[in-house]
Amino acid sequence: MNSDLGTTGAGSAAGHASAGQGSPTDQPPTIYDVARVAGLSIASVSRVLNGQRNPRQETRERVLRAVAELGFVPDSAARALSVRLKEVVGVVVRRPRWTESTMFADEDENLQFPDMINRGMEIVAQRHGFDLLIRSVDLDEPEAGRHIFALARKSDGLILHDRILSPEELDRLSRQIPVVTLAGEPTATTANVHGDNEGGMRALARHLIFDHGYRTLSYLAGHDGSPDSITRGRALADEAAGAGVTLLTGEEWRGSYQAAGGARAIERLIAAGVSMPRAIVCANDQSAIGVLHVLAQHGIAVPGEVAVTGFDDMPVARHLRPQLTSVRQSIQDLGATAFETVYSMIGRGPDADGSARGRDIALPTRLIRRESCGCSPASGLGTQ
Amino acid sequence: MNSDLGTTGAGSAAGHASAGQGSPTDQPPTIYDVARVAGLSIASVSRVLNGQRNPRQETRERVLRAVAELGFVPDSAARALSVRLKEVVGVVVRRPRWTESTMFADEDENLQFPDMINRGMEIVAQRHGFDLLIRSVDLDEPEAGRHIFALARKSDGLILHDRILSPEELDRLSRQIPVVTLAGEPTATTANVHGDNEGGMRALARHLIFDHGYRTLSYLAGHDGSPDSITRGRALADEAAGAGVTLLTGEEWRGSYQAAGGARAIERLIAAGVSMPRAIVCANDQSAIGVLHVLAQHGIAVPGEVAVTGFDDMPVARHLRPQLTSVRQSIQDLGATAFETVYSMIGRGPDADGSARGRDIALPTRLIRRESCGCSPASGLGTQ
DNA sequence: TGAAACTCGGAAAGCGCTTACCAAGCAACT
DNA sequence: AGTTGCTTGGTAAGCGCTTTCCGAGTTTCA
Repeated sequence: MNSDLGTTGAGSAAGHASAGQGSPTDQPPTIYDVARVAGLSIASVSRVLNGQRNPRQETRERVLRAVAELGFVPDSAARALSVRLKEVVGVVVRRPRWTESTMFADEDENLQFPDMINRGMEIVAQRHGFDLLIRSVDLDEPEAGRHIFALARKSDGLILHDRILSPEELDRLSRQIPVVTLAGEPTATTANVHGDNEGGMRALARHLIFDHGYRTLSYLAGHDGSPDSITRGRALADEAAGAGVTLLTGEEWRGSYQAAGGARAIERLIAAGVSMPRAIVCANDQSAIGVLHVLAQHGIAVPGEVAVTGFDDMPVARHLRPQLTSVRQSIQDLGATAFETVYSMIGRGPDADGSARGRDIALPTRLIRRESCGCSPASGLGTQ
Repeated sequence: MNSDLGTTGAGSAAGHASAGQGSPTDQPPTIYDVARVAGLSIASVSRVLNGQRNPRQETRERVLRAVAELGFVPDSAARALSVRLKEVVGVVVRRPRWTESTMFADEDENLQFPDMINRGMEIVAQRHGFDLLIRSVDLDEPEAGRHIFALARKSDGLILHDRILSPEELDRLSRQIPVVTLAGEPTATTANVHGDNEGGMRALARHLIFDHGYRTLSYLAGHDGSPDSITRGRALADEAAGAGVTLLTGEEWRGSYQAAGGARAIERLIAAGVSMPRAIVCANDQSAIGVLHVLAQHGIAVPGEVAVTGFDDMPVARHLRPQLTSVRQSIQDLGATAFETVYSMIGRGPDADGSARGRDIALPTRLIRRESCGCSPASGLGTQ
């Protein structure tokens, strides 16, 4: 078909492309349609649209008029193929196991944190004309690696929320395409963005130990092997040791970053007759929510008998009773910075000088004192 | 360059593509690399990979071996251009105005609902090998329409969370590409997916009126012109009228679907000396959170003096004090269904018979009684 | 008035894939 | 052995863009 015209490109079958109501489905107009309407070649159209070699005024106007009339928008696949830029960044989130959420929500509440980070990315991405291609992967899934490589081929860069790939896979991936990790550690070919866990946790620990005078603490960890959780735990342990304060820790104090995980851990400890420390420091706010619940169920007063703290300062933290003391990270900034970082690595060629590869970027954190640590109820709501 | 070979396609400069550690940055291997390694033509490679015309056993093996060795994954842009399928669905979320969140979170908490819907989409999308391209748009932005059309050209279909486009734009868009709306109304060329607002609200209203015997209610609406909010309000009004119960409504009872909006509205009413109805029915859970806060601040007992209800039954609803009575929609199902719907419209050609165009799909809702309506505290936590 | 220096559109190659279409190889038939 | 019919791999066109390269037209200056 359509061998009627000798040109290379297609003749774009959408004859009636002009705005109005044609058939129930119109093909989107192509650059050929625009060229035809404007009475010019597709090269001229492209040049006007991409601001190359500034074309004559009249040419420009004819093109612009035709574009407006047809509502032409270039097809991204064709453009991507040609300029080797998709204007898309892939984002990989770790999907929690469904089995986890039994006593808490059926619909999981555990993705708030990554979602907020993504929001931060998205906003700055837009300023650069980029979009985010989001994919969640199940850790157990054997094909996880392949999925991520597939995503990589749909994107110009990748942001990984969690440690999912093996070091070898990560290495191979990151030399094909810019990769930024969140809450991991940078490698020679990747950059990493994270909140200042250490500083935040130290501030929190000192507050509990010196301002409140608590002498027994515990650390309710996040899921296994999470670098964030480890760093936080280490900082806490260090402060505790320095002050000669007892810190309970270990397998029975392991949560999952989720409310259910925190609840389960405390439930077991209580059932086992373990007496609670004066303060429970949770690896994140979600865990603290679970802890708060179980404590309330057992009639244990917070912060009267046991103080509880979170980490992240999610919006929900101030809506709890008691309001949750936490360490704030600017979650959106985390995302924004992660995006800016991949972005800077993108056109920037392979191993160009300005590259962010191998860099570890820390964002500031801040202690937010509320009621659950034993501070007096702050004035009003939402106080920081 | 590389005019050395007479073939049409490129010679793919990535000479050293083989796995190991080459330069710090390798070009991802192309199908030409695979063909070379396998000693076959790119056509054969493609056929093996796409299961066409089942090739000979030996050919298949050689290709597969080469693919594995190189870690080849086809470039999506090239593939998309060729098969006219990007395997991407665009999702448009309405970004709330920043100015809104003053007394509540700086980091907005208002996106939980759309984020959970997106999660639902994402999971089923993956089963079809699709990814979601997510973009939030600011309602005030004059260019909003253009942004959406641009997104459309990066996708095979679109899911719109909110009414953002003018009817004309929506019409033009939806005849170029499959469009599904959430919480809107279907048009001749789009499908719509929504929760059964009417049924849910009627159940809630009857519970408040007949089970609890409340005789004055109010409806704290969502943002202006939201079809969901309107439908819910109408159902409530209808039930109230039928039972001869007073329903307060109107401009001063308008919220914004956000905690801050609900709080502000109630704050103003109290300041104006308006006495509260026996029960405040909020358009969604977020609004109810704001209402709960302001009521608590003013020492008004919930549900003792005033009952409060939400809608959506977000996970956070059961973590409030008192636990929030709400109407549950399976949020993830909303997303999953929306995706399945666009998906069914995608390759399905223009106006093919099986098309979902014009259809309005309603998902069931269920009343969840907790404390805030005046029911006795349910057993334990997380009870439904 | 003729040559040199520019300006500006068009033709065409190429981005990495898929997929007709073709031709070679081979088995099986008359 | 000569043809038919099938299988299978290669050739090349084409997807919708961008961009290099050319050549025709216009200006500038001797």
